[in-house]
Parts: sequence; structure tokens; C-alpha cells
Amino acid sequence: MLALINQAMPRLSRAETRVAEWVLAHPRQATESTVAEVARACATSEPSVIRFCRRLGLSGFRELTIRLTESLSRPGSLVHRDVSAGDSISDATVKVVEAAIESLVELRSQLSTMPFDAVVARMIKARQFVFAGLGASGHVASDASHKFFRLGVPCSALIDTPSIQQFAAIARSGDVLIVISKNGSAPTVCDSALQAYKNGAFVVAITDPGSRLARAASRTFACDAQEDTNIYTPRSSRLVHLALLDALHVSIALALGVSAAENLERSKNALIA
Amino acid sequence: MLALINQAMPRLSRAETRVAEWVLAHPRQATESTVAEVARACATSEPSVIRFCRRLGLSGFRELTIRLTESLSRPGSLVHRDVSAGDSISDATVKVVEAAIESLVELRSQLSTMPFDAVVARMIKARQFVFAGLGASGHVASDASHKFFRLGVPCSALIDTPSIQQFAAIARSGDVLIVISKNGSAPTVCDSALQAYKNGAFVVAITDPGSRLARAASRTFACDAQEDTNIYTPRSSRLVHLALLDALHVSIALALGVSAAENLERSKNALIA
DNA sequence: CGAAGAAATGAAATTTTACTACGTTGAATC
DNA sequence: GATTCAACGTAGTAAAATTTCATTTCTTCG
Repeated sequence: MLALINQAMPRLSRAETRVAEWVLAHPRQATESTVAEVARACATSEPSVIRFCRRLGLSGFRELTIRLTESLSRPGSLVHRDVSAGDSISDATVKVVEAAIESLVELRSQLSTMPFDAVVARMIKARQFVFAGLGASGHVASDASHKFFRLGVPCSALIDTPSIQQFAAIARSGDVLIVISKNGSAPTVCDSALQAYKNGAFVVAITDPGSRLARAASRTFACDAQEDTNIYTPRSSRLVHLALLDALHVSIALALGVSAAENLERSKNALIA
Repeated sequence: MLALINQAMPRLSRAETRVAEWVLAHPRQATESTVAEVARACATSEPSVIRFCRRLGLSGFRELTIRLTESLSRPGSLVHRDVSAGDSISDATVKVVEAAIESLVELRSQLSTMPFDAVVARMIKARQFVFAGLGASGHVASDASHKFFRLGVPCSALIDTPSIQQFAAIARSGDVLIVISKNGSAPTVCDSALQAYKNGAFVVAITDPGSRLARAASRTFACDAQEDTNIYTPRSSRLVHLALLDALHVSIALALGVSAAENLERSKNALIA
């Protein structure tokens, strides 16, 4: 959160900058203050404080206090140590698993900012789900399709460019296209997402925030995967995307209610029997 | 905080108990609600909610939300609670991701007991890697194949019974068969593993400890995935298997040394260019 | 340089939210 | 069966968050 404020600093106006600086300087105090108190401390007005919150993408002051307490009580994350050529095997395995844990912890802290409610609301009324992704994201798409179809909604996975383009051309209202991409820059995928959107489909992106794909989609789940400069470090983004889709899957199951629960139950029993 | 509420339960009156139960069941949602919303959800009045807070020694509702968000964002508060039908979407998503984190933490603690060294020693001398799995494990196998081939070793993924059986029949010394299975009980897969082993292949199992597959393999990575009695709880085993294969991949890359590093480097550059 | 437009800002009004005062109900005790 | 006391909710109040809008300040372009 504090990093997010720092990052937003250049976009802020003068009064908002004063608020940002005060919050960064007194984060703990900010969580216990009221809007009026913050405004007074920053020698500005209450609306400016509110505007500051909005500029950060928050719903208001209340959410600021929540987000702040969250990040303040989260202990400094595990020191992300890269695998290096001299590592022993046991060192390396621990590092890899810890990196994976770290990215999931990061995901958890970002869950509350993600548009689950809006996406679920649209998905429970969909006539089909189409998952799309290339390369490693293709496997994620397949996995998701394999999981979501048990809800009783028609599902498919598209894992190559021509298929994605073809679907975009025939997409229509009622279709939900979930596009999975690590950095969201592949032009063909972005174009297809836009095309599907224009044809009336609901397009959900699971990708980096700020990417071209993120802008093309109706809704975006922003997972800022840390850049892996290290050749040995595997992409944790796959794990994050899978976990995110797990969460979405469960959310939809809950929203669909009894019918979905029954389908899940039956499909589970089918394996045991 | 949640523990504190539990502890205070006996001292609470009837209406206050209802509030306590709701907060324990929907902690995340509680942090984002207003007094009126909580009162409505508990079928009680606003003063009762306030009284509940006071009884806990807090100054009021505002402090409750702060204390709650604090304890929710602390990793120690992973009180693995199952998703239930009445959960809000935000509660459910947090629970799902926390369950995933928990299983990876579990994996980390078991890493030291796993036969990485022995498996790596055999794999760096292999002429090919074959990953096998059915259903959800099939996606894991595909993903692994897609990752390992970048080391420069021939790789393939078998995701259906006949293919696995056929490979087992032609397997020979120098082949490494990595079998991925959640509970390791599918008879055809176990038989194939045994057959491949008899034909001289090195068979690695990624499965539950004590399963039939575990006994059939040359070496086993035992991941005791907790039984998911709850229909909403997704299988975290996929994530664990993927992370485990990531670790194995990196270990092999390190053991292969410069040549593998070079291959990884080149394959990474191929995507950017 | 100066006027038109846009952006930023705060005063005041409005709505929402947390909290309090008080009367009623219900249960326990004698 | 009357008395007492705790529990509870209705209705009201104070306070806080948020919106509206007029004023000011900065841009920008003639």
C-alpha cells in the first residue's frame, strides 16, 4: 500500500501530495484518524483527503484505513532470494518453494482489490466460458476449463493463436472470454480480446496491470508478477493464475448455489466410484 | 483477534453470541461492513453490535474493524477454515488462497525428506523425460514437459491411459518416467509404472505417500494432500505438484551446469525477441 | 500580455454512520 | 405473583464521511 502511494505520487495534485506525504510519514497514525484530523494535519480540506483516496483507486477514506492497517500488520515478506549457480540442491528447492509461497501471499493481499463480485455476477448468467492462453498460460487455460466445466456450464480452452482469433470473430453476448497472459502484450491476443468485446462478449483478463490486454478487457484481475531476471527462477505467475482461477471457481460455485454444489458433488463421486 | 472472540464467547449474551459467530464466519466481510449491515446479518440491532465490541474491551465498532484487518493480514492467522455455502465471495477467495499457501508451506517443510539428490543424479544422465498423468494431473504433466524441454533434454507428456500403457511397453534403460497422480490409485497407471520399471526405466512418482503408485516407483515424492471433504475446497495438490516440479526443474538445471543455463537463457530470449 | 478554459481547492450542505438514552420485554428470584 | 435485573431494540443524536458547488489558481492559446 505504501509502495502504491509512492508510485502514485507523480499523478497527484499539490494538496493531494501533502496528504500522501503525511500518510507515508505517519502511516500508523493515519489508520486511527478521521478525515477531519488528516485534513487538519495536512493543512488542507476534507474533500482533498477524499480525492486523494479516490485517486489511489480506493472507494473512500474508510478503505484507505483498511488497506493501510493491512499492509502495516503484514510482516516484511520473506526475503526473496534468487537461486544462483553455486546453490546446493536443497538450497535451491527451498528457494523455489518459498518464492512460490511469496507470490501467493502477495496475491492474497491483492484479492480485495480484484473485481470478483462484478465478474461473478456476469459469469453466472453466461452461456459458455472460454479460456484462452498461449504457452504456459495455455496449460492454465486448459486446467481452468477442466475445472469450470464441472459447474455445469459449457467450457472450452483455446491455446493457440488461430483458435483464439476464430473465437473472437464469432463471440457474442452471453459468452465469457477469460484471457490468461503473463505480460499481456501479445498483439494477436489483445486484438482478439478487443474483437470479442466488440462482439458483445464479456472479456476477463488475468494479466499484468497496465498491460495492453488489461486495457482491452471488460474486467481485469491484475497480478503484478515480479520480473524474473534470474534464469533459474521459475515463473510463479502460473501458480498465481491457477490459485486465482481456483478462487473464481469457488466464488461462482457459491453464487450459483445448490445446482453447482450438486454438480461438484456428483463429479467428485464419479471419480471415487 | 479471532481467538480472542472465541475465548470471550461464554461471557456473551444471546444476541452478542450471534454477532460473534457471524464475525468468526465472515471475518473479511466484517471488516468491510457497517454496523447496520452487521446488525442486519445477525438479525439483531445496532446497539447489540456495539455492546459486543465493548464486551471485547474495544472502544467501539471502528476499533473492531481495525483489529480484525490486522489479524487477518497476519500470516499466523491461517486458521484454515473451509469454504461454506453461506460465505461471501471475498471471504471465500481469501480462504481458497490461504489454503493454497498452507499446502505450499507444508510442502516446504517436507522438502528435506524428498529424494531430490537421487532423482537428479539419474535424470541428468537420462536420454528422455516422460511425464504422465490423467485428468488434472495431465495438465501438470503437460506443463512440466513444456518446462523441462527447455533444458535441452527430449520431453513428452502422456495424458491418457493407452498412451501411458504403450510407453510402458517400450520403455528402456535411460528413460525417466515421472508419474503424477493425486492419490496414486488408478490401476492402469500403477501397472504401467511397474511395467516401465521392469523394462529398465527410472520411475519417479509424485503422489500420496503409501499409495500403490508410491510402492511401484523407483523413487517417490510424497505429497500428502489433505483430503478435501469439502466440495468447495479446490484441490491444492495441483499447485503442490507444480511447485515440486519447479523445484526439480531448477535442481536439474543446476546439476547440468552451463549447458542447461545456456538453453534456459536462449529460450527466454526467444520469447522477448 | 490577457482572456477562455480547465483543474484544483475549500466552505457548506447532505448523507451516512457510529453511538447513546431510554423504554420495553422477558426471565429469574423470592 | 410481584420485584428486580439484565437483555434488547426503537428512536434519537452526535459525528464523521462524502457530495455539491462556488471560488480560486493555473494553463493555454490567441
